[in-house]
Amino acid sequence: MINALRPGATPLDLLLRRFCVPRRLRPDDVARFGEATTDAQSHPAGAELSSADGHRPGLRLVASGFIAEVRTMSDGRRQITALRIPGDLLGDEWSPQPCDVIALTSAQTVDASALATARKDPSGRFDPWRQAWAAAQAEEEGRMADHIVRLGRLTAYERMGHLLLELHERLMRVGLAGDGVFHLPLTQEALADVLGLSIVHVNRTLQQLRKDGLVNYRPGQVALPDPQKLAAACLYAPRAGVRHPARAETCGS
Amino acid sequence: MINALRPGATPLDLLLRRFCVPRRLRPDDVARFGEATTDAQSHPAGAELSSADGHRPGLRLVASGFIAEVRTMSDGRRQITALRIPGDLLGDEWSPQPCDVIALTSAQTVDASALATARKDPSGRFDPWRQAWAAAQAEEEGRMADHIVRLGRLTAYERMGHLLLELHERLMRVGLAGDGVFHLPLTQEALADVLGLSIVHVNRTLQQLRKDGLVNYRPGQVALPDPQKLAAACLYAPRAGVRHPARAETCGS
DNA sequence: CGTTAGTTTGACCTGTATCAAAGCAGGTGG
DNA sequence: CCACCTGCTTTGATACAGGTCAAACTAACG
Repeated sequence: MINALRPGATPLDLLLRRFCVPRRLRPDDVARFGEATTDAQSHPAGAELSSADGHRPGLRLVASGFIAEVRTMSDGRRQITALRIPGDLLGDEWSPQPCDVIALTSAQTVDASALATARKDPSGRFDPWRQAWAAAQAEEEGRMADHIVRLGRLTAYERMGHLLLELHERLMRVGLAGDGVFHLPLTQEALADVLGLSIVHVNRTLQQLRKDGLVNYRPGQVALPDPQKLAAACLYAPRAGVRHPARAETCGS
Repeated sequence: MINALRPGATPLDLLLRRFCVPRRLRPDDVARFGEATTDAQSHPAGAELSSADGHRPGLRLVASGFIAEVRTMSDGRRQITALRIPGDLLGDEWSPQPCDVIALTSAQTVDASALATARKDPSGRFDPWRQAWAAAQAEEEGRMADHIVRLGRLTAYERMGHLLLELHERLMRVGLAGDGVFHLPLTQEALADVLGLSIVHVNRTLQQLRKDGLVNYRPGQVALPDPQKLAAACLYAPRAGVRHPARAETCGS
């Protein structure tokens, strides 16, 4: 079970891995974050963490699970505008656009308001963190642009490969993916809502990718036998500035 | 000529209108911006202001014309990820994702690095401006999410109406649109690259909208006879926090 | 076991792309 | 002043990617 959060992977671990740019953060740089961990919360799959014009919790860190920022329209069409994975931040300070936030799988979050405070600290003590935040925001905006390109100009086939490569890259960084393999506990409906496709077509696209030997998908688990080749086929450009941890630990059951 | 920049509309005017949230800025709030206007630059239509991995100028303010942030892929497909209109900012500090920036029409920009500096000023003297910047960033992110929804879940017909409504709203704010009428000097190819459609289909979509009495398009000029009805047809939600100037001055030829 | 949520398959339809060519300016040079 | 570009828009004919509908299959779960 590659993707299960190892017992040892504390929120602080996640944070340091996730925000390792521009240079490695040290624990001190993140505002005695450990203490806030008391406010951990669990969310069952499907739970709404906050809604566009209702409840708006402060800054939180995803500790486990997949979470989506989603826009739903009057006639039921839905579009997921962003996927949040462990190590990502959630809340108005991080992504201020109006949308619903829902857990796609059962998930856990912990309070991270200390990080928002630290960022505003005038003393310069948290400059490394401020820098890391800014770099992460820049990356975020780049990923949104990627998403726009995906939806606007890529075929279904390319979109799917492109998304899987992005997720692999991001999961890799926080130690939740092995070499070309990762746990993807999303329904095909969720994938459809990310990619702007119908469920049926998502299914067929995955089969096509498998036939071409580029993606080995089965519900819950993805393998990318040849990421290079897939990237070429999907016009995927890995994001500069994303450094993978020296070694993604293998994980005990 | 509704959209021509009136002689009286200085960059400072634009700026105050554009960043009027959360409350009206006063000229002092924007860092003696007027002085920087010496570094005005003109860009012919089609000019590249900066490229993804090459030349990266500092923060600049669009004084006139339409400018696009665009991603081009190896096989020639292009996607415009953002449109910049007068009053908008340009450059790494504002939108840090890697992309080319090109002028869609002849355009003018002026240096605005003073604004980036002011934002970082620790003295609290520029807090109103800092606030305005943050609000504008939030709006920007919301617009990107809108764009994602447009491309992912709206039909060509809806996309077009949605985009025109957004542009109307934004142009209105900086005094470049009258009641439902504005100058739109974009080729249908540019529209196609924004909306993720083919040129031909853009053309047909515009005709359909005209037949339905929702949009009156002719090259260079757009009229929206019934914005309410159009918004309903395209699932457009006007953005909260965008206040139009008390009165968009009529403009002497 | 039956129920339920998710995946898979098949048949068919439609929105949008593609290709090709014809209008329609506005600008240049003879 | 006309003839000719050249860039943009418009139209028609045709092809295909992806959507929709409906039903069968699978597996987890009480």
